[in-house]
Amino acid sequence: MSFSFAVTKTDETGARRGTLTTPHGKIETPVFMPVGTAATVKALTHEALEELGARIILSNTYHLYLRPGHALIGKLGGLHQFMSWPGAILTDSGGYQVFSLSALRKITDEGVTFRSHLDGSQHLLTPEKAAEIQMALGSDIAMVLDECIETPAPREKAEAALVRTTLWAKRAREYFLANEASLGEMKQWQFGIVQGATFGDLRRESARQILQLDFPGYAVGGLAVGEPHALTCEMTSEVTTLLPNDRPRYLMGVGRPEQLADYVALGIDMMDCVLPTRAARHACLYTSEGRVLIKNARYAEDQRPIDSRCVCSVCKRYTRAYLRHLFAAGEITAAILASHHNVHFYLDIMRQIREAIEFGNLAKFSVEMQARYAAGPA
RNA sequence: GGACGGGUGGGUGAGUGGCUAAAACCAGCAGACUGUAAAUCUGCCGCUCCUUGCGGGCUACGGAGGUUCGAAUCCUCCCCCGUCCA
Repeated sequence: MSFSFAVTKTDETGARRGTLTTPHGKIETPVFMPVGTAATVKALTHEALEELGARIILSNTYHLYLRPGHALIGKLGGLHQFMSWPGAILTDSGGYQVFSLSALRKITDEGVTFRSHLDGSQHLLTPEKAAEIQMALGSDIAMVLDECIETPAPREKAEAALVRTTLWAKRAREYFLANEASLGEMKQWQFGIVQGATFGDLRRESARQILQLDFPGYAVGGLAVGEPHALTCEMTSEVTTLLPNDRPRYLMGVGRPEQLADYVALGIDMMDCVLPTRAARHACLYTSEGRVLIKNARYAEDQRPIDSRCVCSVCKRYTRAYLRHLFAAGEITAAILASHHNVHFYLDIMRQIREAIEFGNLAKFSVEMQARYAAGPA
């Protein structure tokens, strides 16, 4: 099985229904990708991920490069084999770490020098290196190294990051095309990333530049880093209107449950976010009626499931009172059950979104879902 | 009966004259989290009043008294607890 992407339906909002085919399976889009930075979606086994219906997960170049090392993973047959994950894998490039580890790195046109958060050692990550690492990992989709900056950022800084992101994308693309043949059976797609911070014209300019490099898929990066949701949407739409219809569009790092349909309506096909898993570990459970902060005293004797509308295996079996107890006791099972439920919730929203696009009622679905969600938990 | 050691806010436990409503940690309460340095982080945590302020009043370091301008801290007696000796 090789790569392909086909849009099977576009509704009046601009939302697309499609299929992304990879060597590791077909993925119905729009899709949400659970984040498994260090070759594991925290607190979830692959058995659980399969039960949840996850077909593609995200992992991270920077983290796997530092530990256990891409060479080791390559030697052991690539990331899929190493971690025994039969589904698809998208690897982020380390571009987000440019933002999140800003205190530990220095950027030049050459690349990013990181001081490892693990042992303080220095590492130069260049666009070529990031591509090389991801080729060794053998992920299905590799992201180019980009410069993700904070929001709000001054225009000059946004411009500089845009220029550098394009420069790096060009080098990453060249490196990839020159070495693609060495992948052999292990095919890979490389996606470009659009930057431009919160400036519409910069977003459009970045898109134009990245589009010239002819990637099989395009991502919108540098959003959902603190700016208001409306601005995230505005910037996303500036870009999606310029992207080719026949290639997947990936909005990086989003979002909250109630925001997912908005991004889909802007023509986004792929999303990822740490929120369902991180919030789960922090005792925040997402439900059809809003967030349940399960540690709250009000749930101490609550015998109901986390979400009465949810059909996940956690909601079928356990009560809020029990979950609250597990969190209070600091039990590892709390993270496992909460993560399972939250990822189910996200993937279920995506199922509903895909269905709504098929039936042409995404807007209605979104309004109803958000109204119920905003009302808050009983 | 005697000798030491000790009794501090819900818990553990710092503090040996003013900077102490009293460290720190835990528990408790609430909040944050968006391409994961995150099973993390932040705030509150004696009572009370208001104009909610690095505001006022009250109560508080086993008990009672005392010394001092000022005491959780020093002194006296008493009550408890622990260890050891008879």
